[in-house]
Amino acid sequence: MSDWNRHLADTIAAIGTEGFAPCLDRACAALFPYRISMIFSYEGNARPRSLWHNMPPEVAQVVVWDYCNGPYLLDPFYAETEAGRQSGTVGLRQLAPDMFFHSEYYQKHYSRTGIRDEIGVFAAVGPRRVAVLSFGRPRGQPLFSGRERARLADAAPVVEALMIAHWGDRAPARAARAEAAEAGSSRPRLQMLLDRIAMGVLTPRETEIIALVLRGYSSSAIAATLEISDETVKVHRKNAYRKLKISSQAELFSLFIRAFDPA
Amino acid sequence: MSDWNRHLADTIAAIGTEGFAPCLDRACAALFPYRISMIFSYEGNARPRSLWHNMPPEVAQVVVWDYCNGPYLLDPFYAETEAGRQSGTVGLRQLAPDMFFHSEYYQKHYSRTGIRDEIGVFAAVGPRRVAVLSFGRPRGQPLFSGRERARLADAAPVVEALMIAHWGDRAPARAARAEAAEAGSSRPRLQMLLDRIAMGVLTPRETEIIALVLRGYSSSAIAATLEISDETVKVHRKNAYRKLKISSQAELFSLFIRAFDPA
DNA sequence: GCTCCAATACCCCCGGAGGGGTAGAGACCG
DNA sequence: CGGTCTCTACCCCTCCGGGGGTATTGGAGC
Repeated sequence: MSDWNRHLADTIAAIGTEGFAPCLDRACAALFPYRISMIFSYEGNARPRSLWHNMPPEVAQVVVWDYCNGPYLLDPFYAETEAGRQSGTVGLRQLAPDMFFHSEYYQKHYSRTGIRDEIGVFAAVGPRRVAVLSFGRPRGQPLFSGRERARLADAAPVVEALMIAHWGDRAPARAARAEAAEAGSSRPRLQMLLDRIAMGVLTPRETEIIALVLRGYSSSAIAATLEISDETVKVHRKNAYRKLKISSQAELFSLFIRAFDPA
Repeated sequence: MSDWNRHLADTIAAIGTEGFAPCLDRACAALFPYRISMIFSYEGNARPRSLWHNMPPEVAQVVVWDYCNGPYLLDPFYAETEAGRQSGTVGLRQLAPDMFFHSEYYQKHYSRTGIRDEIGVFAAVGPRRVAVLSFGRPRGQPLFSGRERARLADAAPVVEALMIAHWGDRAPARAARAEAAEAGSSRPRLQMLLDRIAMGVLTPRETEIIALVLRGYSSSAIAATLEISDETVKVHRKNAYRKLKISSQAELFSLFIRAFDPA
């Protein structure tokens, strides 16, 4: 664990400097192995902002750009921030609905990174801003074990404090300056996007069900969530597909992304 | 049809100039409605080169860049050039295997463009170079009808001649100059990529089947293609998945893309 | 020779998606 | 009041993917 402490010291020293994120990354690498790490900041309806990541530029250009332009709305981690989480740590496997790993979102967003499991640390870097540092482990490597999740949970308070110190609204002036640029203009979120797709076509219930389909819920999981019958879900789904002139989840996802783009 | 002829005249006048492609686009627009048009040039193992497209830059950055970086290997139009086609016109619906529209490739590459049907014109712009001009029609609009395909087939010889005149190896010097830049270094193609994935793990037959799975063939379509039993295909598929430590087509596609990237 | 493996083919199971019906209860509106 | 719409729930069906077996053939190599 001396690695952890040594890198921690470096990281603290780097607060407010450009070297902060890499230092934090090195420190966390001492906790458990991972391939990908990234930090996004979420604030209300605004698109997420990438604060950092350890991916090569060619890959990041697509993965990060892509993610921030719509798909993030379907991200379980984003949903968790919307649900009010501001701290602590949680694993993708704990957040994701049953069919998430078969969802179009998962396939699209994760296929380039190859991430198979992910675990995130949440930090309240502002009154309405939450930053999420997440670690990804690719196919071929094991899922994050309970032990590893516990280790991260243990370290999470420190990591959170560091992130808040560096990216928090009360950050040193030198960092605050870099932040100030983009104000985060109000942007459509999931519901508004869905409304645009549904506009004048789908019933409220259908829209609700479609939203869950997009996020990787199976029909039976939706039924459990809404406390209605599996069959009813299938009916709504069927009717919605017919009204939208589509015939698969893939097309639904496509509609969703295209509804976001022209925004 | 006077529109067609008028624009044709403009296009001919624009041969060898920067205005050529837009003129050609306007001319073709007189044949039938479409939303998206693009021209790629394929040469042996090299990545395709985008000669033109009518998409807004933000979209194109992702769609075109993405396409040229691996997925093109799974494109039925690309496969058609590999199969030796150098002229004429053909529709996506005529080329695509049965489960193509459920394939990961289709979902990934087409979801951003929203293309539901596509039709292409092939032109031999060089001894080993084939350019494909294709028109895409999005969801909500009808598929290309037999009548429309016939109309394009009718116009195809003219379009081909124009493309060859402009982009052909015997093109005017001013155009040739722009071409010369990138020589098209020899690149891995589908088989080499698959070999890398399969390396020392999969049997030849398994590799063969995986290749078809990636291109959107269902198990039964593969069986029909290889003239073996459906059940045998399922066995090979099952064994290959186990060896690759994956459990779905989505993961297979992900493996494939990742195998391409580090190249 | 024998053994190992690839390729073939069949059996079983399950779950999920998608699409076809029918039907009742309640709300809302002309 | 009657009609229309929404939501609920059930029935039926097919197709497909994924995973569990077993068995036969034939060839390549020890």
